[in-house]
Amino acid sequence: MITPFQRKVYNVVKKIPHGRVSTYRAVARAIGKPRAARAVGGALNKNLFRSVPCHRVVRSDGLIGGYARGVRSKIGILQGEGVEIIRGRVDLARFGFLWRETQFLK
DNA sequence: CTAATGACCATTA
DNA sequence: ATAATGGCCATTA
Repeated sequence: MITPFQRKVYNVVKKIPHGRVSTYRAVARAIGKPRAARAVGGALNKNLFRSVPCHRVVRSDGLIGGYARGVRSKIGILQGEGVEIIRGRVDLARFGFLWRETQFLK
């Protein structure tokens, strides 16, 4: 079953362009639930739709985060899309889509 | 109903 | 830099 919360999450993630990434935190904000980053991860964990590129969602600090089919796979797909991953981290200032708010001050 | 579970996050040591 | 901690919240048992 697909919950209303999942539907909102998927509708946002669907908009992340090829070769860019967003964050769990940013997606949470985008659906009006700024503190639900963890729940967003839970929703993406159950994603089945191929139209929802959940591999393009990473942690708010740029670390890769998890992936249902293995983090190795997630990394490979992202690199295949041209996203650079340095020491297990992506530079959100370069590849981030819809993420602005907190982390760019660090 | 309550309790446990994470593809998370910020803070602290 | 890493590790532990407490908080967060939708979902599931």
